[in-house]
Amino acid sequence: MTMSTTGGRRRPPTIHDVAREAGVSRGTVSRVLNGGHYVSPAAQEAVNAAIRKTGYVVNRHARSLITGRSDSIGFLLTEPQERFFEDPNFNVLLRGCTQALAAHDIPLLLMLAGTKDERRRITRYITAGHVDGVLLVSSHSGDPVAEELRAAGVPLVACGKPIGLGSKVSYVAADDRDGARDMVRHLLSLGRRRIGMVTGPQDTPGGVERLAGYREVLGEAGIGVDERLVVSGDYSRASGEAGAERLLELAPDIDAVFVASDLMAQGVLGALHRAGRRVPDDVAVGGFDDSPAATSATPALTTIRQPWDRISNEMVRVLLAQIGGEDPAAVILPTELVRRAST
Amino acid sequence: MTMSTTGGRRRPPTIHDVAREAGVSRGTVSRVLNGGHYVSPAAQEAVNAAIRKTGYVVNRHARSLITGRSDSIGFLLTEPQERFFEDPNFNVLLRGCTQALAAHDIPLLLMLAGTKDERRRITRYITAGHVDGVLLVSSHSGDPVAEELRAAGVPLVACGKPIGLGSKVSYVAADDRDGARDMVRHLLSLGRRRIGMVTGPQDTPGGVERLAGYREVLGEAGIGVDERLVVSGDYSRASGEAGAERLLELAPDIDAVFVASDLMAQGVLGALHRAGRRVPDDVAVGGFDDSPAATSATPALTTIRQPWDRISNEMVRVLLAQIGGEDPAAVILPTELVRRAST
DNA sequence: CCGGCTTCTGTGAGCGTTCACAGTAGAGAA
DNA sequence: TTCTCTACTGTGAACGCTCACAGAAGCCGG
Repeated sequence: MTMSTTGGRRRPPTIHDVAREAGVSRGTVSRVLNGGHYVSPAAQEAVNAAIRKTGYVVNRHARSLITGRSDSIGFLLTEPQERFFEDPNFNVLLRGCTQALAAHDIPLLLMLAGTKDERRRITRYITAGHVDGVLLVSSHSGDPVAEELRAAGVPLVACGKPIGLGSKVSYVAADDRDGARDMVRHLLSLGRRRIGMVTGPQDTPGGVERLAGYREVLGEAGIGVDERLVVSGDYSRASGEAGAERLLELAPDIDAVFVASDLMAQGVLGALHRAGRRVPDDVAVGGFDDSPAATSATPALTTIRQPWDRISNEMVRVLLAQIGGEDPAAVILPTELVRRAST
Repeated sequence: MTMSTTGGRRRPPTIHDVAREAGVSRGTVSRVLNGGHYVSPAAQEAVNAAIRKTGYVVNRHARSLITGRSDSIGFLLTEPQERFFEDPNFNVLLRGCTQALAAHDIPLLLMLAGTKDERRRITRYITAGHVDGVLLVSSHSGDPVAEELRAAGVPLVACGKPIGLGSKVSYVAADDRDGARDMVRHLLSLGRRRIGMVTGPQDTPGGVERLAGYREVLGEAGIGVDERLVVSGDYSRASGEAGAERLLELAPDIDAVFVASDLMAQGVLGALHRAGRRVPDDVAVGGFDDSPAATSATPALTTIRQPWDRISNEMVRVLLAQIGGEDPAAVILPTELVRRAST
């Protein structure tokens, strides 16, 4: 099997070729390429025809060299990669960002900062100006990479409210607190009064906010929070199982559980089932995320849907605006209660 | 909140600054940067010190402009994105490729060719030389994007044997056929003789190979294939459920089912449960993929594990070799039987 | 002492683009 | 007419790097 791998590749046409073909100068072609201001319709047309004929595609390296922009952006995931890569919502986010950027003809560079080495390399890469901005997924508090990027003045948009970064960094987040409030109100409206909670990790904004919403609503309802009804989890299925077991032990009279993630809620359902509690008759269960786990659970989970498609679109919009010189912005998007069989 | 977003960004040092700092010429710095041949130890040391001192990072755009290489590679997903993004193995693959490339200091560009527009744009982008090579995930047969890239001479490595692309494209795949053979042999060794199969889609290499392995082993064992025992699925949970129902209808006496994916196997387990068949006592069930679904199923699934981490590493290795001028290569990696409670 | 080899170094050119500037033509105002 | 303004176009310079080449220095064999 002898096949030259570089065989088919010719040197692509340059702006010069297009200019010659169209009978104009490089400058005019460049102007057509970048918005077409101050170009006569005739020249415009000739250039476009020449571009089509030659199959010209702009050389982004040459452009970047002079403009200083790279016209590409980084999608940066720091810290616990496993948690995210297993999270279906992360996939929706990654996909949404890629497509939103593609609409602007901007490529997305995937950057995973797992090891220390990777973190250093990626920080260098970004601060050297090889991307124009960064979409950041880092639920963790006090992320050193993020802090360094912020200090270097790199346009940055986080997914979820960053805990450690001061207020000067843009972020887009679902309204976790309000979603939690909706769910707890829903459980109250069903007549439940002994509502337990399995929380998410308290070093993540989502974990904090969901718990806060739970507390708020119970406070407002005049019921108050029984601290024995609050057990902590880490978003994993196993921690949901353990949480439910503790809950049943500490407070056997619970009639509802608000679980901070669907995956944990699956574990809760399992534990309740083994304990002989019927869902939702004895205990109603509410999740969070509307992940595939929610529909495949038995019974199907009532949950809170986060608008991940909108989140990714907003992240890209805010980042591009910021690269364009606008101020950092915070965007909070509403969630939606999805009622299924578990409540 | 008035904060200049570009405030902190200074013009980064150039090769010229490093040269001046080190008291040598640009050429010498460049030589140090690219392997350091024909450079005196003294100069070598002076340049490295200057690089550290100035914090110099090479400008990849300027380099690419002259070398013609982009030093970046594309990770291209064509066709049905939903199927893949929900597939945990896809995530492992994406992550593995990103990290393997990072070790070579090569960024990965994520490219999703969903719509016709995206396909055209991406094809242009790639053939214009903006990436040096492409890691391709496209189980579909006769992929037009892949065909175009191949024709344009773009270095290409597919994940899984591409069906429509002739033999001249590199690929890395798990040994689907051998994995299927292992599973069926395992079921035979348990004394099962009426072994049904729920296949994967027959326009994907995996689907074809797994069915072939099933047929081979039953043939070799002198049992032969009862065509009523073979029903087709599309890797979805629902199709597994439907497949099991048909199987029970056509051949109530089955004592085992080989299911071409874990997700489908979950559906099969559900259907068997509803039909009152005990697993594995009445019917043994074998899956494929070793996805999270396998462990969370009840009973936990015996399945075939594909070496996704090795696959991603090999894809990158083969692609870089091909970019370096080597011939296309095919790599087949062994699978592993993971025995759990369902057999 | 010369010529040739090896090892090392500096220099100019050029990659393909954008940008600033100079310049042209035509229209309208004085 | 002449001057100014607008709309448009072409030209060199620059972006930061690599590459080819020329040349210097040291060493060896003749």
